[in-house]
Amino acid sequence: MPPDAARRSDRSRRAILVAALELVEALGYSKLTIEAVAARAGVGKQTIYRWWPSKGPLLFDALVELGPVGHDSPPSGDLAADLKRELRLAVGELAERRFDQVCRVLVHESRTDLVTLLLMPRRMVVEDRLRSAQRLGDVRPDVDVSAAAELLLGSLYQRWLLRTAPLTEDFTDAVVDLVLRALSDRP
Amino acid sequence: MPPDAARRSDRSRRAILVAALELVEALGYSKLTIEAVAARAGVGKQTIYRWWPSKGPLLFDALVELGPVGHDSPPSGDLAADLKRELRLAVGELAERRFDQVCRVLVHESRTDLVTLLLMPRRMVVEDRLRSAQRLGDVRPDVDVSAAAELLLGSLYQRWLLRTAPLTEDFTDAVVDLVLRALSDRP
Amino acid sequence: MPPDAARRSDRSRRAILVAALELVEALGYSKLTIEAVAARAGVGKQTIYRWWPSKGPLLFDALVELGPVGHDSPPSGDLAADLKRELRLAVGELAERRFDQVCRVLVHESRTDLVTLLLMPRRMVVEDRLRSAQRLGDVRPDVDVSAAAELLLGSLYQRWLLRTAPLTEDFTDAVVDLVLRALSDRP
Amino acid sequence: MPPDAARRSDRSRRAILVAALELVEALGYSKLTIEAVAARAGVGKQTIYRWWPSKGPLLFDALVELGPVGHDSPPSGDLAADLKRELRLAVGELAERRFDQVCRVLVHESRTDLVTLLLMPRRMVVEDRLRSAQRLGDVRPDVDVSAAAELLLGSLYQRWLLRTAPLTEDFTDAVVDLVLRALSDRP
DNA sequence: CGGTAACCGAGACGGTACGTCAAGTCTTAAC
DNA sequence: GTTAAGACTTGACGTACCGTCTCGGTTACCG
Repeated sequence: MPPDAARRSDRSRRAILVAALELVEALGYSKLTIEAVAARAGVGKQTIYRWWPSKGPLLFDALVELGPVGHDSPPSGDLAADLKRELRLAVGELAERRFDQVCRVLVHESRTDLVTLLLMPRRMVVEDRLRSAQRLGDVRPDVDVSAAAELLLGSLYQRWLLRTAPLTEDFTDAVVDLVLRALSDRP
Repeated sequence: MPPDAARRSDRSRRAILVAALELVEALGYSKLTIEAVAARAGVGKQTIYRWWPSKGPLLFDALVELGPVGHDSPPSGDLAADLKRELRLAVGELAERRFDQVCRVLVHESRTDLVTLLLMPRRMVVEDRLRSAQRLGDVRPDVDVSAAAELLLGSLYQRWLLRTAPLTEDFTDAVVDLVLRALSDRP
Repeated sequence: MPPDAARRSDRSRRAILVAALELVEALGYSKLTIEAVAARAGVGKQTIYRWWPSKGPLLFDALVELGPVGHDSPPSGDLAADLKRELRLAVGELAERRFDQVCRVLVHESRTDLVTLLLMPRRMVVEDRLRSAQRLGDVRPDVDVSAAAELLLGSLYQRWLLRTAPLTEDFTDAVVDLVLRALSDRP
Repeated sequence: MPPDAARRSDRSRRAILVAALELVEALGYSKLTIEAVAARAGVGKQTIYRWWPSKGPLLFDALVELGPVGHDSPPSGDLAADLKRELRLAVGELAERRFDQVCRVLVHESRTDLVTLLLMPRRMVVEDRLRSAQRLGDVRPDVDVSAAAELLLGSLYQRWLLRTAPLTEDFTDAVVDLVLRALSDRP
């Protein structure tokens, strides 16, 4: 018989999520233990195991609930400027330690669904912006917008994950410039 | 007193690396234990701890020694074709389960050095090819070749890590076509 | 605030006692859990904790209410025969699985009061019979009747508890014969 | 693969047995936990589980190794005196808290073998003494010596287990006197 | 060529955390 | 307004591995 979500103690739930986030920030993911989360949250281990199967989903919930929130800004008329701003936001988000820690592990565990949930919103914003630019003729009509979005965010995520080089704003700007050249008729 | 590499038993060393690779393939990284490696290799645990500090480096050595080998082919005159071939090779490599498992965890543990060592060779090949194309005028002289290489491989690695979509050869071809347009004068 | 016995649900009370007895018979004492009793009785755990402090008293009540009942028979004139019959009855009682289980644990927990309540009646019968025999001269007047009763039942209970040997009727008969010799003038 | 007794650490073994005995004396059996024993002995839990399956056998070993030792005295010519001394020794032994606690639980768990091992020696001494008295004619030749021993020790053990009355030396003396009367020709 | 120093297999050791179980307490919805 | 249901904190369970250690035994270098 599954636990009865209606009876769930919200106080415990929030204490657990907060504790998990604090600890993952302090210790990193692999040194984080369920026992420590329970202790810091002032909660029985069973209360964690009742509602989450393991560390991964727990941290995912913690991040979704208490994590960084997107700051949507209205698009200006300048495609390059808009994309540059968007990529800088993404970079800033990735730099937050708790977000970084949790996302890395979700990537590692191949939790596609969760990754998608956390990273996709950024991508959707980029794609939307590209599509509207395409309607205005700033982007050639034969361009695959979703591939273009992947091109923009891909190099960024790669540097984040692989740490091959620092994630500077100069870099993201350069990526935007380079990709936009591929998308437009104008040289 | 540091271990004396001269006396090292090569039989044991190889048995350990083989066992590690077999087990990581069968169980995945996180369920792989040193004890299991020792047992399967018919080796004392101490013999592993004597030569490797932890799972990560052990698997790294195993991969480097027994892992996939690059198949270098001479560049043809066709830049697009060369890049497409190169990216397909990279994709094939990433698809190998043992390589995949180990690389993911190295990424996760932020072992930059190791990641670099495993993934960089591919990138160097791409960069070299772009540079020679730049000399021949197929790529504009103001293009940052290493940024371009990152653009090419970035989206590929991203799909691999995030599993946002299947890593098909159609996709890699499309990426090459899109990026090359950004790099060349010709429309 | 103590529970209000007047409001007590007799249906629940009986269901609990029955469930307890069934389960102790099936599982033995140590594997019996309050949770299982509550579940089988279709009762909340609190309803058990409201009325009983722990497993021991609960089972004691169960036994007292639903347990074996004594079959009193009138004394005949033959002391030896009467005692032999009485000891056989006691042995039969001890052999009942649920009685055995519960009594053993009460002994273990040193619940003197409960032990007394359960085992004393048998002893009283024996003492009464010996006392009347003493009045008739079948037992020497200087004999301590309660010590004699202890002698008779002691070896019996010892075999039961320690399982040093099977509890046969031959054995109880032999005990009676042996003890009676100590109690009477006649050789 | 069973543990290799040759490699066993005697220091740990003794520390565990000592800790177990101290704790059972302080807390009683049911509140004694393996975790507490391990902690007090400065030992990993696994080291206990490696060598003992559960609390019972562990405490049994502790008692056998560190428990009360029998003080054998040579029989005098006086049967009654010898038996009285022997029963007093038995009573003294049962009064030791750690012995009491452990024996009670062994009785409860029906560990016949262990009970036998701990309690039988006393009984053997009694039987031997009775047998030699039988050879000398102090005990009638038709008496079942082992039944007689049970009579002597049975009431004693019963009082111990059931706590029906205090285990005084007056009581054990009275038992001896009463039983001896049953065993001898002389009134 | 015999001694000795390192490696080797094995596995016991003190630990940490696991995930489970039941105890006994507290809360809630329904009857 | 007591009950059933069940979530809660607590704490021990027994297991799995960790990384260290000690044990004989077996090489393989060195005097």
